[in-house]
Amino acid sequence: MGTPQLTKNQSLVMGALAHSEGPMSAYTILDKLRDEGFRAPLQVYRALDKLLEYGLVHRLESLNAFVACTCPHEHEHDRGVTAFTICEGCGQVTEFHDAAIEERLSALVRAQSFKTEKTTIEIRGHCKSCA
Amino acid sequence: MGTPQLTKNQSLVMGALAHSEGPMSAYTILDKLRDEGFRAPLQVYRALDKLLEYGLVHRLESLNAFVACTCPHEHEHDRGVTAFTICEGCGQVTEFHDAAIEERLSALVRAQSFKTEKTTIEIRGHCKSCA
DNA sequence: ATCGCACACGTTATAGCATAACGCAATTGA
DNA sequence: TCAATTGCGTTATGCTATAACGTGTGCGAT
Ligand SMILES: [Zn+2]
Ligand SMILES: [Zn+2]
Ligand SMILES: [Zn+2]
Ligand SMILES: [Zn+2]
Repeated sequence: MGTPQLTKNQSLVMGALAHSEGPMSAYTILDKLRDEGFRAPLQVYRALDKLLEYGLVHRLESLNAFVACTCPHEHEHDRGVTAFTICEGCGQVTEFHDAAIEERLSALVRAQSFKTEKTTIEIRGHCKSCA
Repeated sequence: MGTPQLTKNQSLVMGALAHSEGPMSAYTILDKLRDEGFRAPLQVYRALDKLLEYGLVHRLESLNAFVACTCPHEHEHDRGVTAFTICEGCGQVTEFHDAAIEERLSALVRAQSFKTEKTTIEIRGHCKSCA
């Protein structure tokens, strides 16, 4: 179960995100793809749904926006929970992973008998350049 | 610098959230407060802004919704980063705090020379009853 | 072959979340 | 008294996301 061949719309959305400096909202993506024939939000949202499912894209809940996954290797996501720093100054987003946090969260949540399906960790602040 | 006396609108919104079982969107709050004279979203959002500032309410980014803070004591928030479990089944939200995660996150972020302003941790899944 | 099904796609309309911009009133403090 | 601040009310608008409908294409089962 690797990543299936992307459809045309999925490729276009993936390309737009991959070549972008930072995160983009669905509507920003739509605007970037007007010249390629995109006319309606659903074209973007449907492609994003699949890209999220394949793990090629992440959603930033605190921004209502999307970023291409920056993991160098396929298995990077196995190294622990996914988290992001988001600079309020320049918009730069950095993805990172950590097993220690995953384990600690897992223990705390297990104590509640809670079954985790998706974990969101987003840190808003200022990057080195924007401090 | 404790919590100032709440205005009428702020009290009404706080009351609505405090007596609610789970999180509520701003528009749901608006509907609950129609009988008290609320007519427009801004009345809710302005009250929420203040309540968030005072730390009486938390915003759930992954739901675009708000919950009353459930900390038993004032200083509970000093015990570490704030996190939530959110049940997809019954909507139950549980707030908790942890110093170990705060320290670990802090270390990882410091390595990027990133200055944290606000940390969001939200765990979606199913609670014990809804498993 | 052709039927049925799954899936991607396109379009229109609608729902849900959040803020801009204006003006008024009450409070405060110089 | 005057200016600054804060809260409030209203109208309008913008941004984010999905519902509901129909089309076409590919592909395996009968
Ligand atoms: Zn990733
Ligand atoms: Zn920056
Ligand atoms: Zn709290
Ligand atoms: Zn539940």
